[in-house]
Amino acid sequence: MVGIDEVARHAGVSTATVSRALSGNGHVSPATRLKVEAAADELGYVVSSTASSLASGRMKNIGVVVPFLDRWFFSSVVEGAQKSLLNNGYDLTLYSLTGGGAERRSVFDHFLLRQRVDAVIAISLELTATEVTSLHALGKPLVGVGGPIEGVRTLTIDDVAVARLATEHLLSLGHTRIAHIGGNKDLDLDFHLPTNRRVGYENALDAAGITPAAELFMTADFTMRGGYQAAKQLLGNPHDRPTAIFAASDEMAIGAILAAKDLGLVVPRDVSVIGVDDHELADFFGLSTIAQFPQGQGAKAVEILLDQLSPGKHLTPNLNTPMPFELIVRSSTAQTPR
Amino acid sequence: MVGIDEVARHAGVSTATVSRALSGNGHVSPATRLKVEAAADELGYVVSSTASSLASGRMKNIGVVVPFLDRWFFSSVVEGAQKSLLNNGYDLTLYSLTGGGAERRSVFDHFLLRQRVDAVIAISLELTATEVTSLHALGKPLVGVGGPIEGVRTLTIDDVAVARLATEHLLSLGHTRIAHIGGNKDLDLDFHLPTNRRVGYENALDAAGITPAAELFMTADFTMRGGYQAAKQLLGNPHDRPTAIFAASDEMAIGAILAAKDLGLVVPRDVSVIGVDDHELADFFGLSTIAQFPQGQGAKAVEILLDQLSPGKHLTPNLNTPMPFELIVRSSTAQTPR
DNA sequence: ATGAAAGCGCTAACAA
DNA sequence: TTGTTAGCGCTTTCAT
Repeated sequence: MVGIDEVARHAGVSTATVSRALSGNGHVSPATRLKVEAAADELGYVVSSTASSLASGRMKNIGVVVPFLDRWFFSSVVEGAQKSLLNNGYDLTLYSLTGGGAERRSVFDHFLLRQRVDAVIAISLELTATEVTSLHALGKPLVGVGGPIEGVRTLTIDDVAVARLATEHLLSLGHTRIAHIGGNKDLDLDFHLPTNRRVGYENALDAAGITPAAELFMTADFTMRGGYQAAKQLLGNPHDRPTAIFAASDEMAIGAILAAKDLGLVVPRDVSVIGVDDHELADFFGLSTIAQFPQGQGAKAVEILLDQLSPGKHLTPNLNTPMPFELIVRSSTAQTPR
Repeated sequence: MVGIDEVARHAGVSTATVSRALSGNGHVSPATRLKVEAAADELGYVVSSTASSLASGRMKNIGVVVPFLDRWFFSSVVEGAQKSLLNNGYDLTLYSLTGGGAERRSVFDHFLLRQRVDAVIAISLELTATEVTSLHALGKPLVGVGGPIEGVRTLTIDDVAVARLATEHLLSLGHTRIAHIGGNKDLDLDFHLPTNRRVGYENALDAAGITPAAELFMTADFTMRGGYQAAKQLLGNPHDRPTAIFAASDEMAIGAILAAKDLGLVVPRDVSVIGVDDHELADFFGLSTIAQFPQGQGAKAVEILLDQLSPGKHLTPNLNTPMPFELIVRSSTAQTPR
């Protein structure tokens, strides 16, 4: 392993100059900078991140905590964050909490505290006050993605507005019997997302002078199977079945499309379906949806954090940053049959 | 941040003893170990990983490189590795190469070399000789998952055997016109997987005295849409259409099931379908498949690496470790109609 | 079994 | 603009 002093000797300067030239901190004349870079290149020198971190207190590494990794939303956010970090010379250390309680405690009590990360991104995780406090005590910036955390800067789409938009799209097509497949409330990783989306749905109906019917609301677990079962229930009713379904996630919406097919109904002729996410499968199924952009959310989280880490810059600490969303109309929604 | 000397003072011992007691290296009397642990607990002491790494040369961190993250196989392997690492006190630093060439170079030339990881796991990545060499030059153990890499320890299922098993399952049900949807060869991240699976398919047919028909072989891109299109082509043929399809991945197999439905065919009455993976959606679609266990592959990769890192133990360097697979029969395969 | 002390390889005052 | 040098917080010989 070639070290900094070897580069210094090679370039005929001091180690301090090498450090300055390569890191960009401090002033170095263009001429010497070139000399140093050449020497470093030639020797294949790469700074030892441990030594650099120990001396400077900066890790150039940020921790990302997710409840699971094998879900489209989470892995997409992580991917967005990763890309952005790479461009900034940062590493991403991943903590996936699949194991449950014990693992979670070990991550928060131990892993995140050992001076290995400069900041942390928590994805769709409802952090306890203790967890937030211990992170803040270390002076580690923290941002949440996908749900508001008490006293923490977070990025999330406006779930109420998203649901309202989806419902309004259906209303504008003439639908009046619009069902909603929401999430069960005990999905603790999803905050009040299920509730908020239901509220948006009801708001839109109210505004159109329609009273939300209890029998048109079903809950499921955000999976395709859950959506399928709920939709079968909804559409199997021989009388007064809904002409449109708004599902709180694309996976559930796809399940609903499949359920409709199995019941001999044609989408969108007999029933319109809209979801939320713009999941990777949405296009294949022709699903209309409200797109959110998880990769962009990951990238934005990184941007905020790096900004917070750069000295001097102290952003307005507005606690919730709304993220963009967008209606995408495909072939699963159409005018109501007259 | 409370440091090691504070703990030492608190416990009435030297910093060296604290280090030994907490790390498990070197001999410490049970009594003092207890004292030290108590003091550390009380003060909420956590070793500074940077200082520890700098002094010891061990990072307790391993790098995982993936081509993408938002695919079931990759995220599952990562999740398996993560879990296993956490239990061993290791961190996982993730590099996702989505960006292409530039990103890839930056990861291999820079990120992986800065003494931050003890070893690396490459998932479904065909590493160049240069990449392998530079990693080996640093003495960093390397294991590949999901495809053989020249001169590198790898974990993979026996693709030929997997394909043979899937095909034999269909043969045993009486099918003789069995189609295969394979991968296009230019998916460079997939090694010879497409070819190997095709070979296994043909082997099985040959053994049954059936000549593989060229018109029963289609390629696709491992996605649901690709499988759908290929299957429409295969099943749309009014004469002599296949009675069974073996797809090289579950996503393609699910696409095939949907295509069959759209053509008015009933699975498995009119056509049987089998895939490979045991994807999270396989169960919902009732898909028979050859399961591979990506989480287990991730865990196994970690096990090998940690073993390699522990002093003394030098495993047999058998270059390819075959991973388990298993036929799972659901409702998409049945006896051929007589 | 424990302690003293010399680094690990770099960064950041401080000086020049 | 550049060099000198004192740490960063731990681990690990080498003594004892």
